[in-house]
Amino acid sequence: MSKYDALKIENQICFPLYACSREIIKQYKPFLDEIDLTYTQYIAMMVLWDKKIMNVKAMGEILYLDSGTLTPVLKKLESKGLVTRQRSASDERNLIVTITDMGEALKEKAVTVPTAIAKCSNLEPEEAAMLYRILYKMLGSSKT
Amino acid sequence: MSKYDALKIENQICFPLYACSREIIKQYKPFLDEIDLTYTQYIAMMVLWDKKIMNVKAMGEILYLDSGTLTPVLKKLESKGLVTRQRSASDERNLIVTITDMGEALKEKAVTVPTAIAKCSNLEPEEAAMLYRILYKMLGSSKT
DNA sequence: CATAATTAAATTGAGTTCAATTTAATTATA
DNA sequence: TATAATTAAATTGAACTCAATTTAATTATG
Repeated sequence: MSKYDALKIENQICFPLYACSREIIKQYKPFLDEIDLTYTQYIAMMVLWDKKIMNVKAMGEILYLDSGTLTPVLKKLESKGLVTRQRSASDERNLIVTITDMGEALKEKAVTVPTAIAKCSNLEPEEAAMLYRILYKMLGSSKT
Repeated sequence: MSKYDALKIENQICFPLYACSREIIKQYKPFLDEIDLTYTQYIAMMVLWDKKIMNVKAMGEILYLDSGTLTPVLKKLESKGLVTRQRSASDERNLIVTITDMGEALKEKAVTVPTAIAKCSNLEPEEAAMLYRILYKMLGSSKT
């Protein structure tokens, strides 16, 4: 027991969070490769599969990402033909992202991903539920 | 209830993990700025504050990072005078990273960081303990 | 022993992330 | 209404992450 114990990697809560998130994203890779999306592109598409239309700011609030990250991701999705990007007529500061038919079609393939990933997890349902609850509690209090 | 529900962002377990980890790393920033370390440099230093000497491979196993990430990080720490990097005499494939006196000295300043961060968390101790347990369970089963 | 296989770091390239700044549009106010 | 303040995206630059490849050293095998 030393005054430096708090500095040990095994006593951090952030470290396993960070490592775990990267490890799971790695598990997604083979499945996302099949639909030619990166993880960030995938979660951006998730929002659009659900909402169809959304501006960058609103998307950023949902995904906890700013325009510095989202702009290149959305341009990439546009170049793949999955979304369109256009300024709002009523307020040209806003960029409106809309899913295309090709983007909608990709949803049919993507729907198999969550099932495949679920099989990789070794958590009990109660553990997953607990984890989910705790993470959203943390996220809720970090909202800017 | 649709067959696409599994594709909704609010039904993912990976997403809050990923968002949470980035949000917490953001919280570290002001404290790490004071000791001129990034988060990745900080966790690398954590290993060395504890072990003093370690090769890149062993460090990578602890941190779940490969040489592609660690090499530039360690070169940066070397340029700051916090570590030295030298090939092992007994097996020149191995690069041995050793903490310097300056690196050791930084530990005195760094020791205030975990305390400062702990104050930012809104989790109950039991929640933090549960989170820790679940995350290491997940990490344990993703070990390659 | 010579060659093949393996191993550890480093390198490369694509993509992500974020802080800080810039640009352009809109809203508020003197 | 002109100017100031605010807002939304985009841009820039530094750093991280990872897959894939390369280089060099070591170990295993024919």
